[in-house]
Amino acid sequence: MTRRLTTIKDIAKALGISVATVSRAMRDTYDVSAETRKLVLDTAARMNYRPNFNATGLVKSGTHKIAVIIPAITNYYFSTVITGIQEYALEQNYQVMLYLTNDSAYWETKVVRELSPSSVDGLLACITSETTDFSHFDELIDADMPLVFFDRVPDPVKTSAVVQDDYTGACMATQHLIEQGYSKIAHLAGPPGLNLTQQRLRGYLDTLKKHNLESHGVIHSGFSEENGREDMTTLFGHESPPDAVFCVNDRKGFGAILWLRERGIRVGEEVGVIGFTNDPTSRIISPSLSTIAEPAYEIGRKSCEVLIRHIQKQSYPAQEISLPTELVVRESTRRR
Amino acid sequence: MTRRLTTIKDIAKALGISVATVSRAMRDTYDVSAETRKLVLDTAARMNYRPNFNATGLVKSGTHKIAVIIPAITNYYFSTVITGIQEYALEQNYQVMLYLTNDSAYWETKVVRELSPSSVDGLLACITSETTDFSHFDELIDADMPLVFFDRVPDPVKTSAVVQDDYTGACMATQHLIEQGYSKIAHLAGPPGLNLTQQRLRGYLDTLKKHNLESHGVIHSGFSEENGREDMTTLFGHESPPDAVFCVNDRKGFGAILWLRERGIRVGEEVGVIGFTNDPTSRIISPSLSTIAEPAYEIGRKSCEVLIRHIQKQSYPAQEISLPTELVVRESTRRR
DNA sequence: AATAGTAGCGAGAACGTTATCGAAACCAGA
DNA sequence: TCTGGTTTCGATAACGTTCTCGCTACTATT
Repeated sequence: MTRRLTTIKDIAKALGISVATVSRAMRDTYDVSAETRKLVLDTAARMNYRPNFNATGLVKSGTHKIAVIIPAITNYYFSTVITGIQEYALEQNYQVMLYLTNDSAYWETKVVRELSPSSVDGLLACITSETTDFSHFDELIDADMPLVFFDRVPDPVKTSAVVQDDYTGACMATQHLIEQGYSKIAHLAGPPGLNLTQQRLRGYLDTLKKHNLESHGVIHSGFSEENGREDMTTLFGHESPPDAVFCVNDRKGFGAILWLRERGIRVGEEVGVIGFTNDPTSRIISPSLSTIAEPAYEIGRKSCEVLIRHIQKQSYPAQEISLPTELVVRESTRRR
Repeated sequence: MTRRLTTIKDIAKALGISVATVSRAMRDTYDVSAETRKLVLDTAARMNYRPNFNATGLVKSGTHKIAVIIPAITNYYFSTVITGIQEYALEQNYQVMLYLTNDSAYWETKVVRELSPSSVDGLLACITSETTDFSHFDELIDADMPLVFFDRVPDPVKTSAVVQDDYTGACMATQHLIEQGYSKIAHLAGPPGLNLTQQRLRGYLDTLKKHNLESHGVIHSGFSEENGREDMTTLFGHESPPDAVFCVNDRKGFGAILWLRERGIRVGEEVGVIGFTNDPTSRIISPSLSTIAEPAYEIGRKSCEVLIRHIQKQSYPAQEISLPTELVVRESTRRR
């Protein structure tokens, strides 16, 4: 069974030269004549040679691998980020290892702790909504492992981070609702611990204050459609229900729209709804969902770019990058 | 900069014992006393030791890595399959490397050809809709690389494969349309080269024949919502338009529903639409989309299970596994 | 008391590659 | 002919781990 692969030795033996020469011929041309180089490359191709990355990784410290740690991939935002990461990594000849934490702090620490620094050159991470203790990441940072956070970042971030401009996005969303004539605005917020939850909440509150409006309720919960529905029931259980809701993401927005529709409340005309993400489903749902578009793909590419720069330059200063968002107006905030 | 990691040697030196003993203590308990074993494990933890997988992979042929090659992940089905793969792999202590082909045959061959057999133990692949030449996979099979296909499989499949029961699913969908009273049924099919396209087409045609009905049109195109819309325009351009469409997947079904809605044609009552996948959006769109639910998560888990079995048992017979689908009735096929 | 058996450990090779050092071969200039 | 400088290549030691063999010391058996 033991599939024997052709090694550099086999090529050397076949050509009657030393392994050192073969090794040199395989990469740079210096210190090796053009003809032997060509000879080596030809026979390597003929013998179907593939480099053994375990061996190269052993001698030169540096596998061309990066790890991506992410809560899930079964939603538009995360899967698009991964696509961006993957494409940039492949362009730069890096390979990506995928780790899903299932949004569980337990799994996250387990995965990060078991991650062998010898098997990856760097790490791209998006923390869970439960994570409050960052010691498992700190250990890696202390060991000089290049690490870049994206989307969900620890609050005092010790390394580079790439995020969308959550604050301004929230401002735009709230501003839009106000301009459409809504005045009793509530916010379906995300898990309280997350930085992006705080930023979007702050943008919402600041914009309200700017217009001398009061918040009509803020509810923290998860990111799912079901969470959106639940939040709506509690929100509309009060004496003075809102006339618009700004949702921390589109999935909660879907829940809000469906909840309203099921109760015969006209979305847009009676109650406005705006989300955050620009999930493709926001065009499909009816009424279609206004939202703040996030540059998910670019966030993936950019964070990967920053990570690779960290890996290649030994002391590249940590930076926080914030990518702009965009308001997308659809039916769910149209008044009449 | 060079982050020095603690090795097995450091532990040996610290304890005044040989590296061999440390190595043994680290994994099996045989041939090493309980006390030295405990001593080694403790100091290993204290010195923050992480195994170097390059070294282990070099000596024992076998990295604990599997590669997953997939056209994309930005849709429900694929991202869910990956989740299943990932979870099973992690349970079995395997790590997954992700490669996206962007549904391009060029990238697929490039990725597969550059895949070093020494860096992965096995391969999980879902071919692109363009792939007609399988020589790059054959090379791996010839080199005894464990390989399992899922969802989209080559037609004469030379290794194991895990798919949903496309044929029976298509039969169920068509049968359901007929039972609902539709008789002029068309099929928005997938790319012609794909096995699953053929299976679903065959299930559709066989069921029609069983009921002595004629096909009201079959159009092959891609999997996108936009493809669905395009197919509808050509289909409804003919003199005798269908009164129901069976779509090869949900995304095309969304396109069909939206296309009909925009033209004021009542979905369900006038024209029935059924999809395939059970994408979460099929519940959200209105009218909601009837569909054939695919066991995406289970397909991921199962294919990973089969692959790991291939890796571990040297000669595990290749097998084709077909997982059952399920009819989900919603509004788009309700005749009032 | 002699022998056999076993538990526990160490020395050294091996895995495939790269890096370092030096040696041979060749050439130019004196 | 000798010296010095290239160019091209080979031997060999690493990298961190596992594996094979063998050795010691202790226990059990007779």
